[in-house]
Amino acid sequence: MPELPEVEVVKKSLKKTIYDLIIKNIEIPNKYLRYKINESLMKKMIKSKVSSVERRSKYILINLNNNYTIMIHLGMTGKIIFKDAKNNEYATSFYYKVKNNNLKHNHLIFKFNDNITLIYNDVRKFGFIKIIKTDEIHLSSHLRNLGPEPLSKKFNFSYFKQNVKKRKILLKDLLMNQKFVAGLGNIYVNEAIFMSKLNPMIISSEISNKKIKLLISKIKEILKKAIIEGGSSIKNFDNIEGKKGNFQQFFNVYGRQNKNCTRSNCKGIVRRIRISNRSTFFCYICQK
DNA sequence: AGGCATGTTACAGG
DNA sequence: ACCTGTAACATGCC
Repeated sequence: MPELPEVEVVKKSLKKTIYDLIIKNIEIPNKYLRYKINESLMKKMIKSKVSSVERRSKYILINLNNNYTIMIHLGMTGKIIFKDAKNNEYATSFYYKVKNNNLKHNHLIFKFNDNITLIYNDVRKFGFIKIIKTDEIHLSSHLRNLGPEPLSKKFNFSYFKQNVKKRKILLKDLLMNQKFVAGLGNIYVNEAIFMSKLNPMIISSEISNKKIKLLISKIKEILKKAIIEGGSSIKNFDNIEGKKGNFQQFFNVYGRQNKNCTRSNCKGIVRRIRISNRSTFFCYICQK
């Protein structure tokens, strides 16, 4: 899926588009997503107003004025499509170039006042949409075990030190672990480790203090940069303004197996290995 | 044709 | 009860 930056961009788009609007109708062409949609509960959201939109990790939270929250997770291929009154369409994320019509992947349709339509579209159906009582959201199974947000002050040097003590976990696995830090995925983990000149296979407790500080600042830097770029880890990404994200140019190590290391003055070649069954890219020359 | 894919989680075993 | 590794989920691209 979309990782933290993409979800943040979607959240911002939602905020701009549906804040203060009233749900006029809900259609459910397919309720079999990761979790079966509770149709009657979903329909009870009709006539409610969007009071705020938040993000926690990779989860989007649309709070309604009826004390319920619509939780959306985009899985790997979920996207949100907006249609305005003039029927202009904007996709917020886009993994596959869908050649023919992609209507068959439209699973849930919200119609708001002002003729605004919001469609949840998901090729692989790994994502989900759930209705949860707003005051129970942070106790829900999805959110209650999550670590700190990587862009928060809680994610700092002493937190890192505290949590790697006596652990034999590999650096890559540590950053992928949502209990340690919430919202990073395979792409930005690869990028942040590359930027820090660390080897993804290093044992986390053996990283020097200096490198830990560098790593933390690089994680924050790449996420912020990606958010500003408009959420880049998506092929053909379009945000609400219709501006294209740029999948190919943005990354310095992800997906670059057998290509030259992008670090200036480094003659290394990017290798691809698997760590915990996930593709891991690194330059064996400059990432020690 | 077979391998691969940005995520999460249920399960088994330790 | 915790941690860890594996497989599964569904679909389409290369």
